[in-house]
Amino acid sequence: MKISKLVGERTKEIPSGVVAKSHEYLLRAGYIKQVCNGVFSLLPPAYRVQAKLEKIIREEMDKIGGQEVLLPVLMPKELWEESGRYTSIGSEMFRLKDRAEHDMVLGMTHEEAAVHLVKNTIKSYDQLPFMIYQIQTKLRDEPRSRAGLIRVREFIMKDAYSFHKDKNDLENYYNKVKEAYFKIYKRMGMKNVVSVKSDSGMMGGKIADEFMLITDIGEDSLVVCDSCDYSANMEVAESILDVYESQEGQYELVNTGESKTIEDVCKLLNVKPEQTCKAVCYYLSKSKKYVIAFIRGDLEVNEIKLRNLLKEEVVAISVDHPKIVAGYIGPKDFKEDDIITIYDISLKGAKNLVVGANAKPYHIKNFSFIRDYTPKSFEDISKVKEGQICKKCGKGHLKTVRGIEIGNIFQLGTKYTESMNMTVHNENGEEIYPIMGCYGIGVGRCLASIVEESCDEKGIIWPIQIAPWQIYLSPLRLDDENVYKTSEEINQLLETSGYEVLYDDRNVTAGIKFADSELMGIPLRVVISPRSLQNNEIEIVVRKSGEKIMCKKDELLTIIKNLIKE
RNA sequence: CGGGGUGUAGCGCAGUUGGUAGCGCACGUGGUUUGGGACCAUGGGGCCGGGAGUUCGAGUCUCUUCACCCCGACCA
Repeated sequence: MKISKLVGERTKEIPSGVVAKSHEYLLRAGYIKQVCNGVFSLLPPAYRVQAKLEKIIREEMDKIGGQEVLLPVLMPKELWEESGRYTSIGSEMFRLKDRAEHDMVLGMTHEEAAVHLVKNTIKSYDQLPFMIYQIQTKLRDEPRSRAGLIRVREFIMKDAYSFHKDKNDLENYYNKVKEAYFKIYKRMGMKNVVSVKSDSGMMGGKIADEFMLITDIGEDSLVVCDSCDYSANMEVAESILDVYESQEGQYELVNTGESKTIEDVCKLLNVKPEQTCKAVCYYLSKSKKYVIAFIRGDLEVNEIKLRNLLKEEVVAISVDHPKIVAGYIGPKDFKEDDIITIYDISLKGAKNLVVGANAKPYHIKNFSFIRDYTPKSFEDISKVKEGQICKKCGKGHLKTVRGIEIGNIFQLGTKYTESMNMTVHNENGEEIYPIMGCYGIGVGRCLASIVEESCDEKGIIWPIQIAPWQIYLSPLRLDDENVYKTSEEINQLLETSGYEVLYDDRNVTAGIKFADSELMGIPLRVVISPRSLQNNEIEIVVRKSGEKIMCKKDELLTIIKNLIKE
């Protein structure tokens, strides 16, 4: 490929409004162009990388028995009504009407379409298990897309759906997919990938893992143990809570004036936040109820845990309920029908707390649960804090890191086969609903994530197996006849030897060529110049290490072959 | 959806109390250069995001609308 004909341009200027390295470099190196918020076109270099990522995914999915299919992007409302998701999913789904005024949706995920495809053709347990997958466009009307290709509204995704006769079979296959995923990311050249336990969100089902690339610009908070292999998304992470033991003191009402926040109260009464109990208020807009979540003062409420506990969306609010005294809320049995109280396990057995007295301007000192009030139950609704003890191994300390979600796997159960009435006969002739798993990888997000992980101050550093071109052929002084002839010859030689070559045929200065090759991240640069040709030599520069190798023309192929092997 | 910010040439930006638009990069042409983003000369390129208003006159002031970016809410 001649660079003079390559569409797209490379630029020195940093585009305005970029926060992620991958966003900056992909724009500057001519890989992507934004069309509107969260929608990008891919230029030839990016498309070449994507094709290679897809090839890796195909090979690994095929190895675990996947069958590639293509499900539609455009689907009728009725298909989504079968599963109930036409109404349960909100404005994140693109909806439109066809010319006959029929309601249609654009695919954001394809469980319905997958079940629709196989439900009448699979009739016996004998045909299970099987897995179908596709690599195709997904459309999601994200509330906020950001950071270039990291979070977008239209993207290519590999999604796979497996069907099983029982739970055991699903679990076996689930682990197989998990292994395949780690292989895929490794082959793509990603290093810092972990799988974490996660919330299953809109997909339904109980068990779910997310694959995360650890990076500071990641959108998810992850909790990892420093001594065992425990890792979980902050959304679902659990820990062992430290308990503050002390002698029970005298219950005492104190006037705290205008001190409402934990911070103010702690200062006034000279106690630590962990010796207090705070109340956080939420509202359930569906069932129109207030929720008061009590939790130890130094901890935060994990709203995902709270949502899963209440089985309804929760919205944090500042209360305006006549029975709730904002700023002075304390543990108490609210008898109102529209108030729900939840007590976090951090309060279980807690003694000598400072709590609100449910009356302005008072708090209570030396409040002890059990002695002074016993809630019906204690639930885990707290966010894990750095330094807490790991629940799995009981000794490691938990730390938090950030990650980009580059894939996920779910044990769906029978949510879709049941709602869409897909049955097969089992060994005993009974009709059963197959158990499903589903498995996703965001291809575009992988591309951006790889850049995020593999770059330096000069630009991208592509792992060679997915680089758009392996070799950047950079003649200096094309007006020199010897340079021109040699370059054409080398280009021929490399291409006929099966290498992908980006040939910089422009008559520009060395600085521009070098900078472009580095910005674009091409793994090897072959420089042909009058200077080196004087000694009959050609220069090879390795992008990653900066290492320079001088060689004779006839050694070139061997050296490149060895470099690529490494 | 809440808070903040920005819209002027392909990109990055300047434009004072209102007086009819500029710089750098990129691009075309001619020349000199040539191993880390060269130089000289010259040329082309603009509905100043859209609409309405104030004014003799609006890139600049007012209102309105749209788009984009950032933080949050949200997110398989």
